[in-house]
Amino acid sequence: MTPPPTQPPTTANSQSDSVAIQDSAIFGDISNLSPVKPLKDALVVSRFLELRSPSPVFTSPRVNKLQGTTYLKRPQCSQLCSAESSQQGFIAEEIAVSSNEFEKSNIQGSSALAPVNCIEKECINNCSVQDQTAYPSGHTDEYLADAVIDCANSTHSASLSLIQSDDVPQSLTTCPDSIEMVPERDRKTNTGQDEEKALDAFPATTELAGQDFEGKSSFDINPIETDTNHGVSKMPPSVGPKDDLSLYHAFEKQQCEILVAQITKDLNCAYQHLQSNQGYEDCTETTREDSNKPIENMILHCTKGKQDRGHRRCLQFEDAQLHTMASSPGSWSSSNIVSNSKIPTIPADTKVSESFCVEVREITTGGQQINVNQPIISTISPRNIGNSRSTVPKPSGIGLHLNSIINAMPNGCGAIGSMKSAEKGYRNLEGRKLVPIMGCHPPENTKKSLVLPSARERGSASSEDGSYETKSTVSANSHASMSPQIVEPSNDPALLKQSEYQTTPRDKTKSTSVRADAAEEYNTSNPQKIRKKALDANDGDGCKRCNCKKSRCLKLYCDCFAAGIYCAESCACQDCLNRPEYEDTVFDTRQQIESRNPLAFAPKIIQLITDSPANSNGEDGNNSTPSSARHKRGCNCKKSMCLKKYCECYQANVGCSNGCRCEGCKNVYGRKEEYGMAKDVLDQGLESPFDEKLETMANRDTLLQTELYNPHNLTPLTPSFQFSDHAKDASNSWFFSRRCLPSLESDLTSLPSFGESPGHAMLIKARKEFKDLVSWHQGSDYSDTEPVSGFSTRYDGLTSVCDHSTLPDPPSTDIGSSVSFERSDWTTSSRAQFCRGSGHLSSVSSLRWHSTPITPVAKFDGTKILQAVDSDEKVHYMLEDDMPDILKDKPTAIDGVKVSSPNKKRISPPRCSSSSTGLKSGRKFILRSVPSFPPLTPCIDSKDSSRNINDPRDFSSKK
DNA sequence: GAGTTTGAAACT
DNA sequence: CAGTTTCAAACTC
Repeated sequence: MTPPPTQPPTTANSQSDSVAIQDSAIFGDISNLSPVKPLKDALVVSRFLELRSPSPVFTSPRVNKLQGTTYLKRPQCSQLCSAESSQQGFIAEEIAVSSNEFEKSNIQGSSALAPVNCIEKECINNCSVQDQTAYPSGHTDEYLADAVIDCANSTHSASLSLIQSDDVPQSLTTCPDSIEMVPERDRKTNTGQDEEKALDAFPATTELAGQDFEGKSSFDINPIETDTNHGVSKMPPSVGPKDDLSLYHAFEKQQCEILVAQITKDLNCAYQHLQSNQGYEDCTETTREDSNKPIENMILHCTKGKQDRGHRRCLQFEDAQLHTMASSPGSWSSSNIVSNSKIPTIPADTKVSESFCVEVREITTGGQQINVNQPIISTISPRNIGNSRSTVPKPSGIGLHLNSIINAMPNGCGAIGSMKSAEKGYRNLEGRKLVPIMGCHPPENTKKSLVLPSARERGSASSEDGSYETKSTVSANSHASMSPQIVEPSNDPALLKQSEYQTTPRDKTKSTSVRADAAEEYNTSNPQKIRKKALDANDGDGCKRCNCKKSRCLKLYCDCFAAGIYCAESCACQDCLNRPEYEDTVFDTRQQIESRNPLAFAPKIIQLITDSPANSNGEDGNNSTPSSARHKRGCNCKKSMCLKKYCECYQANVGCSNGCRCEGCKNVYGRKEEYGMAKDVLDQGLESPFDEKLETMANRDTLLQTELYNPHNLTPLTPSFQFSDHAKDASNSWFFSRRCLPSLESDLTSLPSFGESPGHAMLIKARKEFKDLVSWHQGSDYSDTEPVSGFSTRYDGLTSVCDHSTLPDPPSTDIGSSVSFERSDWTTSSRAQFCRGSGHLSSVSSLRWHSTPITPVAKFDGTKILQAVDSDEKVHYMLEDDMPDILKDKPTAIDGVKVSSPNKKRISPPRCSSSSTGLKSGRKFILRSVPSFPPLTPCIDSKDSSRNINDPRDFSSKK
């Protein structure tokens, strides 16, 4: 039970984390290789995944094993195996130790090494030999090649890999499929722990190992092996579990030394290192396992002989694939994992996929596993993605992750945000149609043009379908996890349709004519049915779908267009041009509209919240007291008395304001007159010495308005602060800022930082722009009185945000990811279309980080009203987003907040958040985020981040 | 499902 | 800016 004396300090760490150990074992080897060749990376990744999944199961045992010296185990293990393994393991250890530095030099270095070390410690068993055999370590090239080949057989290899993996036992437990793949013999060995069997197998393995070395490695390993074999043969009897440890140890040492000497001579350091690592890995695994399991592993290798190698390689490869997925730009792996865990259905035909999924689930479940991911991610290079379709399929591709994330992001909307592909544009990510809590048309929109950026990147068409579904499911799952509210209509035929539709249209490469036809078909086919469907959907989901007949969905009449999103399949519109295929048209039209009215796509509702948030919310329903939320422009109702949805104020669940020109207003959420009174109250409050805060709040109103204008990412209107700070696009930042307006306190606190913030200049600029905006909106109630100073306060907050933005890794947080993700959705869709990236609040990105903490509550309901809650809770200002719910991020965290907008009608114009560029970064986010919060992770992507900034329109359109 | 009502958007 | 027309959602039957 005592830990082996030889254990290096480094190993200790790895050991602590059982998962890490496992991963490391395999991973380490691969990682080492990876630097040399890309394939390796993939391998490493995949392997890593496999290991992880099992890790949770074995955690305790492994740890024990690891900690426990080989000695302890030996007794347990079958004699032969233990003896030999111990020897080789020992040797391996030394080699590994010597090679450690060498490994460090490698890119992957530490991660790989750590595992290796751990393994070394653990490894006492002969497994090392087998491993070596399994991995013709000597020839990385071969190995890689094999791996590649195996990829073709992905399914098979995968299953095998799972089984054979070091963690095999775990994998077996987890993955039935994999178990099936395992030969009966293996099973027998597994079930039966008979020493005899083990012994029989063992010799075979040793021989095989020897052959392997001879055959594949030019190195003189033979002598060593011979020795080992010899030793092994001898050892078993001598080394029995009962043997004196000291003697045994000494014996090992001798042999080890001999072996080491020979090996060192012949082997290249790198080569040695690799072998040792693999060997260790296997050994560790076997050693960890009860004698039975190790034996199994050995048997597998032995029985299969070289073929096993292939399998193993394949296995590794698959593992690698899995890992790859994880590592893939998406790094998604993490996200995928999360999503997958919940994914109900896996498209995959292949068993492998299933098994993979299973493992993934486990992984997700395991708390530690997450941690493991991170390291992996770091080690893995994104490029892996490209690997093969085989890899892509199931788990995922980036696309999946993205989707999932995206979907997740919109919590409310579930739908997809449209994402702008990194390259061009904008594609909608498909999200699954989650039913948004609030009314979100966005979801609908999202459907339409969902294109997985990743999918493209991946380039594997085959995978698309599967990936697509997976995505959707994942996203849905993620959503579910995140917010119960979201419902996934996985069965929804519309979705299916979408998928089909999307698949084709996704590629812009397609001839436009084809797209157009498809679109037309789509549009024209059974418009009634569609319409009805849409209507139904609205009822059920609360999501809106347009039904435009004459406007071609290129006017503000169209809710989708107004929201800055593409029409979805579910829409019943006719001759719709608001589709990705007509991106240019949409964009142009949008520009025209903005040219006429820069605020056309700006959010319409702003909210000022007072102490009682409940009241303030338009949602309250009641609203005897005029809620702070108000329609930007106000309604013009004459007959409906603001008691029907004809009234935009009512629709948005906000009270009417002075800006309204309604007649006979009876708005339940607040009458026009009442609003005036309320406003007066506020003013009084301001006057009272009571607080500057109140004043600032008032000012905020102004700010809010300004923001309103900004709100859309899409719209250029909003004064964008382009914060270069972050790569993140302004939209994101904007979004955050909007949603989470910094509380007064926050603002105050932030003030100091203001000057220093990198975006300071930007802020100033922004202020200026805000001013302009305000003036622009004079009509609105808010604008009039508010002194400019308001801006300053707000900006201060922003500033602070900016400072935050500077933070090295903003997106890592779940929230952030989620937010970003939503944005991305939006972005995709809108960006191309609508989003202009405004970086409005450069701070945005930073805001998002800070904002969360700062603003306790953000309501992103469909209502479109944004609340900013001060820590004090005294006053809250909310910005309303006109942005579609989807667009609005509902950070999962926020989900708690009720989102529904009764109207379901277009709430706000989409914000452009994500930019294609963000994808990469977003992926990063995902990876990071995943570990911390699996559910949230999906969000990911910050892809949006950059796009707004670049968008010139923002400013131009404003004026 | 068809028709009406309503008010925003678009146009002049 | 005001008035008119167009449009699509909301609503009614």
